[in-house]
Amino acid sequence: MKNNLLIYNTLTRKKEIFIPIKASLIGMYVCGPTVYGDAHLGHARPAITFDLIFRYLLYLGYKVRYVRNITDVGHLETDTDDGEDKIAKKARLEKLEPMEVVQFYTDRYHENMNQLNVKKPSIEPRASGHIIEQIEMIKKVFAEGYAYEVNGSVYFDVEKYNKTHDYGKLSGRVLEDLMSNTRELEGQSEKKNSYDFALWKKAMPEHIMRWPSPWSDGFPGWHMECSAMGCKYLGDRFDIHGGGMDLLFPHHESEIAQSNIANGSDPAKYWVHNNMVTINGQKMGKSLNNFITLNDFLSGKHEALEQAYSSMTIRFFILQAHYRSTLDFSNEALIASEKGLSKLMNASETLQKLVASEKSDFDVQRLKQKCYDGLNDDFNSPILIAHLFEAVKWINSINDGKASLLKADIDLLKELFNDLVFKILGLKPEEEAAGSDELFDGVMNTILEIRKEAKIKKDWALADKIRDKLSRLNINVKDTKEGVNWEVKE
RNA sequence: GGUGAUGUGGCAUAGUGGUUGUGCAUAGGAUUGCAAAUCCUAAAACAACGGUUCAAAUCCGUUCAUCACCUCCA
Repeated sequence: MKNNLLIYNTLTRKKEIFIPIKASLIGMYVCGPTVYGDAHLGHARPAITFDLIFRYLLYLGYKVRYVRNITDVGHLETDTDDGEDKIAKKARLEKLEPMEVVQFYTDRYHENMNQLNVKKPSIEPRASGHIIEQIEMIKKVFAEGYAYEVNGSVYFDVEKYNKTHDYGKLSGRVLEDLMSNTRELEGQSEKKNSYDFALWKKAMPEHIMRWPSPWSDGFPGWHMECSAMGCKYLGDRFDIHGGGMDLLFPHHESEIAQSNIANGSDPAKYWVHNNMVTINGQKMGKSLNNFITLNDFLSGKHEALEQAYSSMTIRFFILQAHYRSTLDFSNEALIASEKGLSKLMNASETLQKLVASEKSDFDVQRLKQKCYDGLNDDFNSPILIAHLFEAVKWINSINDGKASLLKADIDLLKELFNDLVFKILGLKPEEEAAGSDELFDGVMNTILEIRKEAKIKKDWALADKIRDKLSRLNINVKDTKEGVNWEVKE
């Protein structure tokens, strides 16, 4: 199964057979969040996309070192002389220590990731903890002659690089086009060319995040951290480098350039980019101010939300689209995911108590093959989910006594659900909202006992009244063959 | 302007040169005291126009529309 895995490589714009650089250990680096605000739905996309990839690689038996950074310095507000560090700006506004802001939002990010059942990366390095590594890398670029210093700031000489390398090979840019089409920005006088990018920026007096360097007190340029930390933990060349499509240019393109000069090779073999979440057809993003935070989803308190959505609904919603497609947010779509997920989870429970028969009406082995074929085809989770719903239908049919499966097939189906639904897709049953305490259970049992007596007396009015009133309290009562069932709705 | 995508039933999302699929929504039926859940059935799409082909929604071309990146953004 291992050798069937196809991964779409942005670098070649093709699906390629996944062949690890080293047989024993896979290195994967993913650009993590800049922690100056709460994570929104857009942040959930790469986290879940690469969580799926991480989980599947682990399932296939690979050892994986997964590095996802925390950007807590370095991303400039603008690429101009008066550019200011995002974290610092936020800190100034809130009159906090920058690291206080970083700590606060990092904790909240971790909480959100935990709610989404996103596995922790193997290493989660912080840019601020790797200033020395970044400075050392800049020195190397200098030593190779591809950096120049102006007024304490250091820039990468893209034009020189492009003479021997291909600047633009990842994003499909052509340098001549960049030259003529780059927007006019003020304060770029320091750079030889507008497309040169900063390796180190001298801090202005108002900058509160600053470190000493051979060139000035300042801070590293915005692409440096990923190169330095990726190299430190995964080596000069590792297997997978991931991130959002919006990071393709200039971020990843520039990473390739500086890594080639400093380390002599492209940093990654496979470049994997997830697409955007859209809202009304437009990218959900900070700058457009059209984002909905994950905490908003969980609470339902946002004007665009008709209701609250569980973290698993969000995860399922994201997994129902292929990671390279855009995914459009709407309440209707999320409600559809919520119901679909609930159907899948119920079937998974039903599966556990299925009774075996003398014959099998379904080909479970074939289903298994189709599921893994989907995963192996560039992590196609939506097709995998579509196949799983086929199994859901089977399970319910068997439960209804309308079809049957051999014990071996039921066991295989159980294994499939365990592996695919829980281990690989990373879904988990919704937590019981309430009702897990004895008192509540006792009260419910009492009420339902009264209802049962009413039903025996054919007092439908009373029985229905109890059910309706409970329903208004978000408690669903269902009569089944085995007796009465109840659950608390979200 | 440059680069790269995308346009699939009411919504969201897959897939494929010939019979399309999944979830939600809709209609009818089964089941149920009635519901819920479940099952069965149904209707309904492949942006437009050309071309290649025995056959195209799938390949090619043109057009239209939308989006992303080119400035921080997942």
